[in-house]
Amino acid sequence: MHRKKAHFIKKERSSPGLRGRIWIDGSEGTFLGYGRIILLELIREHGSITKAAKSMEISYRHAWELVDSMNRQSPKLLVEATTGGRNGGGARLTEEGEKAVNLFWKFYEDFQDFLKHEEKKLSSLLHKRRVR
Amino acid sequence: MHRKKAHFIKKERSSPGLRGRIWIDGSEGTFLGYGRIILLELIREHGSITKAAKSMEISYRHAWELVDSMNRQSPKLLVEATTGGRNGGGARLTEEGEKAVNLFWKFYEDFQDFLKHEEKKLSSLLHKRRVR
DNA sequence: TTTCGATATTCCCTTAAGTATATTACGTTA
DNA sequence: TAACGTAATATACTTAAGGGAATATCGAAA
Repeated sequence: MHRKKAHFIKKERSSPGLRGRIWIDGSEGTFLGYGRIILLELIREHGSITKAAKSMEISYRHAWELVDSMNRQSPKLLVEATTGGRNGGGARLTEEGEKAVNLFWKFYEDFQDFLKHEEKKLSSLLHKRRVR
Repeated sequence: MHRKKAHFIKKERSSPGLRGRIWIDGSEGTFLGYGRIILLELIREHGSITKAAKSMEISYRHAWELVDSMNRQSPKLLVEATTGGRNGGGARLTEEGEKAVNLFWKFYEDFQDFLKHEEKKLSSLLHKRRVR
């Protein structure tokens, strides 16, 4: 699935309609959400938290905190990071990480369908601009 | 529907599971969301933005901004406010406001059902605490 | 015409989330 | 053992959302 820079969706300011977000809560609050999943995918793609963060245009600190949060809340690590070595280290997505990504996208697609479907019940309240 | 203090839901921190929010976007961004609907209901109940704000424990300023935002984005006013008079004035929910409330709760209930249903696909990733 | 309570509006403050930056730790390779 | 690039961690800065308080405005009723 081609999703380059798809995480900017959240900033594409709102044409009228039904919108929403879903996420998976864990023991400490948010476990998996849209941005976290994008981050996991970018870590898989780049093999590095640093590069993933840059390509997402978030700070390394923030990216690292997200990864740490996910790892802490998962029975098995989703991201394995190594420090030092050949190119200073790196990070890779584990099998469990792959599972997490796939599971979330499943939920996500179902949810998009749900929104599309429900949105048909709308229309009455929107439309027609009132001048004041 | 008895929903006293139901707006605290957002603060009830997260037992593991699938979670989400929905809202309706208008021309300027968010038009109707959970908190805004609660606010509308409390305005209907109290006949005043001030009292509604207090009972929701948000500032009058914030409440007023929300009401103004909703009114600006709706073809017809959702809240009619009068200033001055016997008791200083007040605010009431219009027919269109009622419609908005009802419509949102319809979406909301469908969404809760959706979440409950989808959550059954979960379980694999959660469970079992890993000590580190 | 004075009083009263709520709306309407402005200004300043606090707080939290995230950014920016710097430093240390690390381990392979040259 | 020096160099390199990344992880890991700490500290200070920035910014936006909302809170709190102050003030003006309004209109019915006493």
